[in-house]
Amino acid sequence: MCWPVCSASLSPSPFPPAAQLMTPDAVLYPLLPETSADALERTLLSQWDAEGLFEQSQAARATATPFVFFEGPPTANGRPGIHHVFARTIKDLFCRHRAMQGYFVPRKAGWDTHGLPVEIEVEKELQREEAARRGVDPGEIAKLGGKQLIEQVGVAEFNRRCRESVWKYRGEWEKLSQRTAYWLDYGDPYVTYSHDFVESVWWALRTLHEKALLVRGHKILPYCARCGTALSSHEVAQGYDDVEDPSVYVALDLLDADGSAPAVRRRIIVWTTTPWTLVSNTALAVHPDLTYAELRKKTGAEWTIVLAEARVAGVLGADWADRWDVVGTMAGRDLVGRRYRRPLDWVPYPAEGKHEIIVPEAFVSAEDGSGVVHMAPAFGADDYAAGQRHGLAFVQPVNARGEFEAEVPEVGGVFVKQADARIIEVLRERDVLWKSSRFVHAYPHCWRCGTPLLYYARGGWFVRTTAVRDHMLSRNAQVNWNPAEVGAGRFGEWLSNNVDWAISRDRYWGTPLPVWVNDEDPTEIDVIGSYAELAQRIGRPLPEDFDPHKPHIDQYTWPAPSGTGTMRRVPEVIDTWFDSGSMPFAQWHYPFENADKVAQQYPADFIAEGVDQTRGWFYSLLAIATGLGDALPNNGHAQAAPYRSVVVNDLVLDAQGQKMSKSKGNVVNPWEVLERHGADAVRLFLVASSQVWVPRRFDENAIRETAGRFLLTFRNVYNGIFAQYANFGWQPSPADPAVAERPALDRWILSRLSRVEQEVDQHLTGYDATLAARRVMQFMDDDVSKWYVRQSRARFYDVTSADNRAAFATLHEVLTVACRLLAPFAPFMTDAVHRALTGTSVHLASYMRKHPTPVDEALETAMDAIRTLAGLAHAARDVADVKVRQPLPSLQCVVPGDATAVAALGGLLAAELNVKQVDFVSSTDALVSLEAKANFRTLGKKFGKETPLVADALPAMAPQLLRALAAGESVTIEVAGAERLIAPEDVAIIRRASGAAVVQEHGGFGVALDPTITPALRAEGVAREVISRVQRLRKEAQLAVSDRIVLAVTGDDEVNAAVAAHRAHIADEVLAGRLLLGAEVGSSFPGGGDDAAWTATQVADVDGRSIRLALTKDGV
RNA sequence: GGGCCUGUAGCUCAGGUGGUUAGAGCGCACGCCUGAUAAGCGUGAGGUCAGAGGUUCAACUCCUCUCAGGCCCA
Repeated sequence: MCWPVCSASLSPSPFPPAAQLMTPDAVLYPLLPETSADALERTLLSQWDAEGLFEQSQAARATATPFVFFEGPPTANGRPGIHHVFARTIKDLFCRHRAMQGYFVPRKAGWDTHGLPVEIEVEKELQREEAARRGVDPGEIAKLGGKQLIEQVGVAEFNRRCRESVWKYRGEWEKLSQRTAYWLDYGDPYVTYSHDFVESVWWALRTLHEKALLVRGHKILPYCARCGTALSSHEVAQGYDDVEDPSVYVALDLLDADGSAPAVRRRIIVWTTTPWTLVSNTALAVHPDLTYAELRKKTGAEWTIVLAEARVAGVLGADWADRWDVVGTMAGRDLVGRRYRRPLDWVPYPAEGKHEIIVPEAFVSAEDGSGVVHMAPAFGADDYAAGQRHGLAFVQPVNARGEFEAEVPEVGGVFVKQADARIIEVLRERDVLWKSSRFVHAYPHCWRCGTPLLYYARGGWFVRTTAVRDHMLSRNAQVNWNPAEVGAGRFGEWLSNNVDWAISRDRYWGTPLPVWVNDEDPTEIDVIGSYAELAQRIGRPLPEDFDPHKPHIDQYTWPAPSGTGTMRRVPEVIDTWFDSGSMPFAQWHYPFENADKVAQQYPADFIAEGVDQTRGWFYSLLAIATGLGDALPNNGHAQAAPYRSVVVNDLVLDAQGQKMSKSKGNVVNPWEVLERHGADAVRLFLVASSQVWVPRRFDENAIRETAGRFLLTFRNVYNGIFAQYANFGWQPSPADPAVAERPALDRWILSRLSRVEQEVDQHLTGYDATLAARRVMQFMDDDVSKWYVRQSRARFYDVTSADNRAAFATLHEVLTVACRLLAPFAPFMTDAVHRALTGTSVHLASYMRKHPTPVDEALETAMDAIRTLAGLAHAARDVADVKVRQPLPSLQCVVPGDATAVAALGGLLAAELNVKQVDFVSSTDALVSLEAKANFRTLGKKFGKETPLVADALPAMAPQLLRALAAGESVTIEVAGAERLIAPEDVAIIRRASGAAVVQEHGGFGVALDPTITPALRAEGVAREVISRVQRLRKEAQLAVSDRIVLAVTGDDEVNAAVAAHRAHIADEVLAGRLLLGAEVGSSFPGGGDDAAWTATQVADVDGRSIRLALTKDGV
């Protein structure tokens, strides 16, 4: 045995350059530095940066088939959080995998730069400044409402600040992306406010207009009074929040046809959750087919009440019959046309339109309320539609800030939602209130500022998505959604209930709506689709400093072609979702440039975002692409959506399963987490802990215990096993035996490797990152670390052993391929190890080998059996209470079925269990007894109801019948007085080991361990014990593994005899050039007088006997 | 109020088409190993598969209802 001196030398960066080819002289397997994951990753990052590794990886595949990825643009004026790390890990890992498969994966970055979030940020800034100027609290200023302040500083200045504000956190986004190895080309991002991007969006809007899909409309829209703008349905969808609202029943007097009060008072019960809209009440609606009941109080009251029969118990209480008599019933249609007196008369009715009348409406239900619905056509989609149908009056006493007009009594100037309390009071004073309570329900709020939304009738511009709904549905049906239910269920349902997309916004910082309207004839409309067209309209070139944003754009006007009036741009900007949904073409300034690029990179093969984007980006992409149709390449209506596959991730919750929010203070700072665990562990944890579309708890302890532990093992296999020993002289060479010539253990792990390689690739191709990650992790942990390395240790240690080359070549292959398989998940550790192994970056490697070792099914099955037997045998040793270091004579094994292939691997068992002999015994053997177990699958088919009877009879079968079944013959047994034919496939034959030995069994496998310890075996056990103690001592003395020693051993006679018998072996194992035993030690032995002569000494206790050991480094 | 998802060991999760004793990792307990060592490995305890009905020879699995949690929509 020899221990060549390790010649490894470390370069300043411990990792070889990405593309360096290994030369024979430079053979070295550098140990990974003993630093934190964070430090290791940062070292790699600067190396990647210096090498331009991302650029290299892109360039290497530039001409390959593209795999198109679209980056959903984040808004850069908020800090990135841990959920962004999650979403970006998913994007990155699939992109990396496809790149390693050989595709060219474009990774153009993008920024969403328009819209309310930006405006609000700047608004707050203005508020602070104004408050400072006036010396008041910023809250005071905020009450003014946003728009006044903006108009005060001027739109030009406001937009200038918005443009600046967008980039506030850009640096942090880029740094976090870089730190987590989310590879994105930030050198040439698309920016939604850029002139080019805006021009492409204009083109899209003009194209939609040409297709009659961009229209002016008037509708009830959700409106944020604070932001002063309407919201689209998908914005509303983001802002539902549970709130407590009033639940108010009023009792309104029914009148006679002439409008006078009837002789006997009759009151109709009406329910509302928005008392403030009662001010604008113009009608009541009933369902014509519903039955309504009229009741009188038993106490002899004069008056009666009317409400839906089905709601009587709900409104009056379950015991209503104790207090009320039903005096009559009527159909809803009988009430239609009746007059009533409205609850509040603060606002006079306009001259036009009917009021205080009962109308029939199909949407009225008896599910809740009273079956009578209060109608305020100015506030509510159903009300508005009913108002149109029945010619109802329109009462709108609320201004754009959501406050009642000043002249309204009692509540003038009050925000409507805040007026509820006062209104309820007045209702009570006027004896109109029937009952009032509060209830919690989900109500939409502005997704940015949190103000409750109001439903207002407003004018605006719409994309008529309802006209292309069917096309959206058929395109969506072709998308590969992960998980499928988001696409088919949630998104599909949303699409089928699609309403027109309200895209205009009464705001400032956004893509201006390129619609010019004649100020004297609103029907004369010109939608501009390019800057050239605008120049042509105004009859001169656009200036150098042209800016398509407000307010500059609004100066461009021209005489109306019709002869009278001037064409002026409408004041609105557009929904910023329209920007992001336009990115497939606008990022390339299509159709003004890059037609070839869009033809090549549209649609996307893959996108990934959070589930909150279902109504956001996923929708805007699809709606715009469907509307544009053939105007985009590869986008006829037979085509798919703008994305072929989507991976949807769910929320990241805190460790307790709570949603992270600033108010709860449980928001995780990604930087701190990355510093503690490293990006590899965080990425791996996020992906592997559960399917990405299930909400996951973010628990730092879990990161350490799962991903962290795994990465440590992975690193140990390389650092602790491979590098440590391969550095003593192994390098890949033709001298390595061919795979077929290697030991079964090597062939087995290579077979496993091929199988895992195939499966992981399939999982990733099918967008199942979780299964893929778990597969490789389990392989590395279970197969490589727990079994292959464990069984091969001696082969690595002993560099002169016969199959040492095979072991190194095999582990080298296993580690190299494992690095590649893991690279998409843990891009740092795998690159460090891959470089160390091969001298090249894993990120330039191919995911799959061209010529993998074929999978050897039989060998894998046999090895499984061996591992099961090893487990049982360890259990047997445990029972026999004999430690593994003590050799034992024999182990007998039983396996189900044919043992030949398993027996061929028996040597592994002998070594693992430290037994001299391993035998496989079969059913013919006296040591084995047989037992039959029912196979219910076949028995059930044959015997139906009698199955349990037959199954119960099987264990009692005669031994000769069992032998016959084992031999493959059918037999007949008698059960419940009838003969039953049992075929071999109806039973599983269990072979049980029997005899004096210690027996362990499980699932048809069994072992019998002979626990006899002969004197020779005991001596050998002692020798092994001595070796173990000496090794430990060497280590404690901090000797290098290759240091030679002088060793002294002494114990009682038996110990001395045992050491003498195994003297050469011991000396060889512990690298003792000289071994002094017993009396040979002389006076220099510890306790003998001269301890200083020895480097290390120890009195070891072995099974109650003391052994004295001393060693010193030789040749010093 | 409607739709969808989830509910399996203390925790995190697996459990084709119904089929023998429901699995794994972590944690815990006990032990092994000691040339991967602030590492490596084994064994064990721990579950009325949310609950109740139903279909079936047989239900974690299929059906119905209930409960709890989450998401989405109104």
